[in-house]
Amino acid sequence: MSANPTGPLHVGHGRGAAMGQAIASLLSASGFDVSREFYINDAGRQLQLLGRSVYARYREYWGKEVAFPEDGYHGDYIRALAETVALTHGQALLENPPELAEPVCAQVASQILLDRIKDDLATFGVQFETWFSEASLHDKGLVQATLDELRERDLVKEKDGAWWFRSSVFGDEKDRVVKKQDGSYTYLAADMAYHRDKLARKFDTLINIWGADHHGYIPRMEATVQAFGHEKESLRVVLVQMVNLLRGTQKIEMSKRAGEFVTLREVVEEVGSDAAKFFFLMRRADSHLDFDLELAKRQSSDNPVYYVQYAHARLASVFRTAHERQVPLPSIQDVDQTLLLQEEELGLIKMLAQYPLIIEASALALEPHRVTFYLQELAAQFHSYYNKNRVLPLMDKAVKSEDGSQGLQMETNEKALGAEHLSVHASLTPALTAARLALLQQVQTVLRNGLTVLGLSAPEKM
RNA sequence: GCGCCCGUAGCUCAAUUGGAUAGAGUAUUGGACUUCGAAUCCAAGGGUUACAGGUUCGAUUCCUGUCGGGCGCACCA
Repeated sequence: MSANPTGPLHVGHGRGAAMGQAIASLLSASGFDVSREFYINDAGRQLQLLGRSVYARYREYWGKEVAFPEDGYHGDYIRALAETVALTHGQALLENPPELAEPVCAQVASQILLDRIKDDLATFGVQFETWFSEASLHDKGLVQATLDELRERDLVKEKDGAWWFRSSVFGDEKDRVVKKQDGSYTYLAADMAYHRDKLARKFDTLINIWGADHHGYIPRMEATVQAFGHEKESLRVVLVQMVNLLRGTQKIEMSKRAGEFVTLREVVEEVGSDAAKFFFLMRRADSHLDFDLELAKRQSSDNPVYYVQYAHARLASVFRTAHERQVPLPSIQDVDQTLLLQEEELGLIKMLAQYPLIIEASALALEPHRVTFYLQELAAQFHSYYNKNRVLPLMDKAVKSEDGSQGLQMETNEKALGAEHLSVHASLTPALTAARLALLQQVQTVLRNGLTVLGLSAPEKM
């Protein structure tokens, strides 16, 4: 994934991050060798704008006249950044012309913001092997080198004083400017250099996670990988649609221009990273997501996150109880599996058998939501089964009668119990308990693996 | 105007990539705790898969058109 280090990560970035990390771990669970990379957009116009915005607030801080840039960043965090610059540089920058002062501001500000982005992602539980700087491509002359290489092969041409990438050769609707008349590069040029670099690192497939509003950019990047002699299919783009934040039925309005948007950090602080991730992954990437903050933090039945985690915790509790009562926890090889004859038991077994297929299909399709659906279904089947069937034997009278009064109570209770309960009790042999415990351990393992692959915790207690 | 994505139960979404009677959650209504976790379970109602054609033994899925929604269409990123 990528982001401009010009502001905090917002919920849209969060969805992308959750999606990217889930896809990455699904692929590695399926046997692929995966590397996660964050592309830092620390070059170009947006950064310039950041510098200009911070410099304006900096002048304001020292009581100077300012005309705040029309298209600048308006968020409150810009003032905070300006204060930091004021503390480290004092009034020194006031003496410099904007052309010198603004890049300094941009440099300081983007470094702080990048650190915060890294921190936010770490808190969210998303890791990257590589942080790739766009500016480093420019510094090393790789952008120009990329264009030169393509120019030699007649895939870049000069026209009207600008350089054009002949993407239409590969099916794009028209050619694209990569080097402007003023000699500076477009974003596309840097992106081409970046993809060239990645391809040179021998990845078979490049998977980009993009906001859905960038879909028009896909043909350009497909043309790029083809220009470097790779199949169009070696690039796969996952488009992530917008997140609609709700509080109950109330929509939370966001305006990036005015600097009013809900940050990823705020959401994670409010609902927790498990709930946030699960909600981000619950829907297909290319459908709009309604994210209800109230629902996400509600610890009740209608919250799908807790539903799945509860199943895991409930199982943990069963095994704890078994341990307390000194009922052994057998492994699946040591029990008589033919005792598991009930429809629900066979259903659970079939469901467990599907797990590897779900993981693989979900990985290949780059669709983590399939796993969230699967986990909800497995949890549902477990809850249903467990509600109907006893696993551990009822407390023995001998054990109970250590406490005299309770022993008496038990006796009257048994009479009060219906015939059905008695028959269930009677048929619950130690061998059946063992078989069911073994099955349930498999269920717990799959729940845990599924939660883990999505980046969620599998709690022992809740 | 051109291009991409989408349209499935009141609402939010699934549907093993073309397979059997289209499934979940939520909401509504009614029921189940003195025992292994009720953050749970059971039951009921709810559908012309936007519409119209076409391909196929078979279509929510593929093709064409219409309507409706979202997003793109920079020498911005």
